[in-house]
Amino acid sequence: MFQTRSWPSAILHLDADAFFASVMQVVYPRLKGKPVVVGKERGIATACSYEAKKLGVKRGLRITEIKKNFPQIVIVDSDYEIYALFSQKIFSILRRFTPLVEEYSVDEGFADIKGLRRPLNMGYEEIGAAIKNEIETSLGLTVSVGISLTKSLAKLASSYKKPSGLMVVDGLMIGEFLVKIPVEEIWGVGENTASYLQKLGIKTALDFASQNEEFIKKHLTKPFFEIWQELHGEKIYEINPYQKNNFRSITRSATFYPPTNNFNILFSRVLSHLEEAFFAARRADYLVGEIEIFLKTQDFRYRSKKIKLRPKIFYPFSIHQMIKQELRSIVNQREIYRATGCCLFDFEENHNEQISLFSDQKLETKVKKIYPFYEEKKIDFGTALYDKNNRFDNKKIKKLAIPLINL
DNA sequence: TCTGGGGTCCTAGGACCC
DNA sequence: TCTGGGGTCCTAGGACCC
Repeated sequence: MFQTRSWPSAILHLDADAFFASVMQVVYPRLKGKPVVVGKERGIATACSYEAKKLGVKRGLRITEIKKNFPQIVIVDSDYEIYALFSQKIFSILRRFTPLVEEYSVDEGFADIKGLRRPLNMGYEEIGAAIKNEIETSLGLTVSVGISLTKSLAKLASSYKKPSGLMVVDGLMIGEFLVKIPVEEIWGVGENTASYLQKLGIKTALDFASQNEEFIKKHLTKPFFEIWQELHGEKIYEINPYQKNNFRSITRSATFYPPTNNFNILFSRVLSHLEEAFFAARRADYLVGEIEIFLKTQDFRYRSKKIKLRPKIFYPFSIHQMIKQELRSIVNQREIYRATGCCLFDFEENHNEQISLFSDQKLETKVKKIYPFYEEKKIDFGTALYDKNNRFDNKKIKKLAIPLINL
């Protein structure tokens, strides 16, 4: 274990408290001081203000349950554009102190603050307090800050005194700090690993860190050896200061009600997810080389099929029929499904204009003409319009659909 | 917690080759 | 057709995160 008060590395972790709910309280002052739950449009609580948490509401709870049991709670839709705006402001404040900032998620980030004590003429604790104060006074949000030798330690430190906490863990304090942390709270240790470790007699983060290297390597995989080193104050995870605008995969999926095994309904849902996912891919200017379609059964098992696409494609119409066949191969009439989805992989920057989607040049021209309307959700594909009873929803079609065949 | 949606990374084991 | 041993590449699925 690390045994000195010196700082061979210094990492700050910053975590906004109840971010989505707090932003709503800043933007809509009538919500100030009230119990607020965000996530109305999704049907489950995405975030809860501290006032709501006090009443016993947690993330993931169904909105209908919350309405029934807590009529005093204000339930609002999420607004990701506003969250993104506040997120940018938080990170730009952090960047005033150092350019070595990693945007880990919309409400959470890391910064490498080593070497800043002299130029700022402050200790690490003062630096943390300055950043925290700057954000809180200019944005009206509270954040929790942790500072230690590594990302893993800093993250534990920031969550230790939430909300609005500031916690500094230097090398000499690591042991006394980790003894207070249950092993399942370590970043990267999930439910499965936690219960496995508990069977080995490891209950606290200190129990974990106190094992010798052989023990860790014998019982666990590489990621846990890295976590173990991080908890010792040995910096393994670097700060990644590059803006994240590239993806390895893009997923669109949704649960529906009632669950069904009706092929037409499943197919129409898969197709609309396919269109949505490709829309997101085009926004990033990606050609797509592989797709996976999947179904989730009523008892939470997955049925999926991966399909390679050569050449890689930018628009998905040309593969609708193939998707239909592949979906047939995974739908089992004896099973009932509660959700569908699709995931795209194997991307490539779309440098050159795609050659041709269709053997029929005229059809391609027509499709390109109407596609902007589709992207603005003004039109949809006919196949996406089957209703629950396996009939076309005629009203919806009249309102929305331009059947391709009539163009 | 009777279970929402969108991601990342790692590893075991099969396929294939020499 | 059966027999080794060893390497690489790829894929599915698990585990984890917010």
